[in-house]
Amino acid sequence: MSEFTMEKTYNPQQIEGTTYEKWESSGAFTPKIDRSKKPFTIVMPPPNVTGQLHMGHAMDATLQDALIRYHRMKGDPTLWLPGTDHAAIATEVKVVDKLREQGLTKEMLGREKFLEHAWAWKKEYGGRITRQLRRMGASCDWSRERFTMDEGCSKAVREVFVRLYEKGLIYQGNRLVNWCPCCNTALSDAEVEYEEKDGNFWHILYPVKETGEMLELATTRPETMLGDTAVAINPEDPRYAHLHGCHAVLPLINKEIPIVCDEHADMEKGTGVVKITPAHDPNDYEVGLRHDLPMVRVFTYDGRMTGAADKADENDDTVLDCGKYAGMSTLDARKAIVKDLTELNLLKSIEPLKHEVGTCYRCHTVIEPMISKQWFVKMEPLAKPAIEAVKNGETKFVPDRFAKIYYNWMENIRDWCISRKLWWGHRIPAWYCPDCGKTIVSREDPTVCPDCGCKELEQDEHVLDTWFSSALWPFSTLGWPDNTEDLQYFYPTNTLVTGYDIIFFWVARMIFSGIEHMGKTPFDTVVIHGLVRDALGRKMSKSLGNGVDPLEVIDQYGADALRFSLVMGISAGNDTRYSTEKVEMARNFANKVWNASRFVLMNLDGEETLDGKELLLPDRWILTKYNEAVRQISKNMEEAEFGLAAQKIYDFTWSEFCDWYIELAKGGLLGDDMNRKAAVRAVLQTVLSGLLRLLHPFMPFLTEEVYRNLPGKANASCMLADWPREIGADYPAESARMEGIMDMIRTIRNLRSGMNVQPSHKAHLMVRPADGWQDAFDGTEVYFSRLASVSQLQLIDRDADIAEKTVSAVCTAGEFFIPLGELVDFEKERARLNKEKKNLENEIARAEGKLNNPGFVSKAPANLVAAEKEKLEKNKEMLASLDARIAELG
RNA sequence: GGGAGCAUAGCUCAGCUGGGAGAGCACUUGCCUUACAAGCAAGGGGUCACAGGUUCGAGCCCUGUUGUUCCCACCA
Repeated sequence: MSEFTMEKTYNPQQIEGTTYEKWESSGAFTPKIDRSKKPFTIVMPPPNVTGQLHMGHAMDATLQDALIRYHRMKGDPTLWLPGTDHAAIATEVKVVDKLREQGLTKEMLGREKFLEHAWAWKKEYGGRITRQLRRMGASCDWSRERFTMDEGCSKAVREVFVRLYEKGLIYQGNRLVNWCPCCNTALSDAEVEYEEKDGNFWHILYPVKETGEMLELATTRPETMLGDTAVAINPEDPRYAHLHGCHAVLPLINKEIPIVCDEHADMEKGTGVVKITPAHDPNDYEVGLRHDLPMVRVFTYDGRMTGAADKADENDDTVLDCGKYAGMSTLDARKAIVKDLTELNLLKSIEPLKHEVGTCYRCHTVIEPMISKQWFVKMEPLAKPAIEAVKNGETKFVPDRFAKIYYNWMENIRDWCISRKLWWGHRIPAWYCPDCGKTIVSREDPTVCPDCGCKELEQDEHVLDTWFSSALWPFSTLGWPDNTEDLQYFYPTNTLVTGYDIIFFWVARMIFSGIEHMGKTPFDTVVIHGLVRDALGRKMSKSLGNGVDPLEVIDQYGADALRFSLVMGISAGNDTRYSTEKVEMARNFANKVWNASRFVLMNLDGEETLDGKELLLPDRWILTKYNEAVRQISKNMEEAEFGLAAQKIYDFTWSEFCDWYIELAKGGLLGDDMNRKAAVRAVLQTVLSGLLRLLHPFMPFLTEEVYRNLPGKANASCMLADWPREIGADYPAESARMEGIMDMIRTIRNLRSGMNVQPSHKAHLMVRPADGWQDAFDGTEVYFSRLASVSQLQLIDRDADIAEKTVSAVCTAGEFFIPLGELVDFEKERARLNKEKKNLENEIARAEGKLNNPGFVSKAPANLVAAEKEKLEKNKEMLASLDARIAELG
């Protein structure tokens, strides 16, 4: 017996911390670059340094770590590259909030001082995140940890910006952009979220100068009317043919604006007349371009009506002095304008409606489209090869339906607005010469204007969209633009694991960036998982207060339990719900594994292998089941079917190894036959070792702890052990035999339970084996004894008389009789047997129906037809036995 | 307006290329059986949303319907 002792209950807290430290300090997370082997690489989606990790991160990390551990065990040089993202706008908002609590504003501090605060924030939260990942058991290579604003990533950002600028793919332009008046910055299209809001159609009347008639038009944003520079009608619209070339008079400011003919005006909608505000509406902007209309801005960038002070100079006609409305918030201006229109009798009606309104993805303030000078990436040339890469399979989405979403976005993509009016981020490497107005974009900070020699160059105030740097993550983290050994060896990476919510923001942009700058798509597989929701199916969020802190769960249940609960039963791309019940299920499973291990270890006496051992039915059965588990779980891991892999290891461990094999093994372990004992020990040890390794990707801490306590493994690590392979060949015939015996055991238990026979009441078992099953019962008495409370197993002949009162049943392996004397209620027994008979008859009818169907016999696979025939014969045989038994009972 | 997902046991969800419906939790009954009560054994519980179709055979494939969630889209 081993001297090894284990607590009766698994206690994760005791081992998780030290285990992780051991792993990390051993250097095993850092791959050895071996050019003869193909590496397996994952770059971690860098969590934002805005705060701490939530359940979504926990699942993301679990899936990646499972894949990484699987590949590491397979012997691949495995790199999981961790890091964090500066999250420009999101972090800046947080820092500003924090400063506000101290009574400070950005402006009070100035750029330099503000950035010091932001870096302090990054240090605190970045550190917290990496600690959390360690608690999760994430086996990433911390020696390669990166941050999107570290020196290397910043160099990559600069290089990309300059390259794209030089290729003409980055340009600066005065264009209509999505503007968040609260964050006071431009946003990309992807950063706008549409929300349904209650609003109104205000039907307004505009007088026509030439005819004096009133044109009715509708708007959801009356405050934009001051910026109208035209009214559009459809050129084909007969109702307004007479107005071609005429003008409308803009109420309130009595400004004359042209009536233009444009397809944008839909004759079917409303009155067919549309007001055109090119500076504040995307459609109107297009109309404005087509008709060369003035673009007059009426909102300030912080969401107020413009006034004289907002003009660059007196002659600036791109900004309107809104007069009495100047300085009002847009909302106040709306009220005032509606009121004024009403008084002028120019407001015909108000029609309530619900409509989708664009809001900022960070602060959910309503977006105002604004004309603004910003930097853009020209997308079409970049999108084309990125679409191609997915179409031709260089990068594959799992599940593949997400490829469709990707195409849809990429094929309709518009230029990407990359400048943000923020301080926290990569400052745009563009300088302006105040003297000659030249724009200089360069890899090195310029000091002199190359055109005029001016030395007072001013750098662009904007920073880049945070996704600009994350787009480069798969290669910037490996050393690009330098041609490092890492870059050569690990790029392109293999699998990207992320949620479907950032396919546009991130995945798509990494793909086109990788192709553009590295010439190769950054990963071969994109595994998309769903979101973790709360127990009621709601998104976890701060405002709902329904978020669950992964660390608290780990403290209470252990990291393995949390990990397993997030993986078991999930399916690719679908959302999952977090619930305490699931964590408890996983915790219970961990405890089960712990105790099974405890049992095995208590019964081992040194290392024992299968070599030369005589294997009996249960041994051959469990080894066959084990092989099946190895095959299936390996396949599931290859195909990123983590939910199925977890389910299989759970079922194999619990229902097959614990519930059956360990129980079957006890007889041998406690018996006197030393050979048998050695064989059982060998099987127990072999299978336990294998299942620990199969489970390791999901429950790394527990498996590591148990594994190193296996005989001969004192200095071994489960994390570095070989991924299991099948052991020898399967034993299908012996497995079928074993399952016949198991079926009989179950049937006996069932009978006893139905009659409320106490387990302590041992009973005599008489078995009349079915044809060909005589040998199957050799040496099985101990199993019946332990698992079915049988005192003695007696094989009887077909014609033997059963004198006593017995209960009986017919199984595949044969018919059995248990004398239970006065415990037997013959009425009940007869009823039960008749019910059995009915079932068998139904079975027979079903099989006959199938076999009498010529279509089935001729078209179904031969093995299925044969199996069906065999079942039919077996059932007929069993029915005959049953009939005889019923006749005996009279 | 376009697209996608989901609809299976009381609840939460699995179900691989179509070949007799599964798990966890909950429920009922009996067990401290020398690994585990975070456990063991037994049990009840499903017209696989609905209607058609393909097929020898459909939870699975096709068409449509309903409900639900999500994504995309410039509806004034």
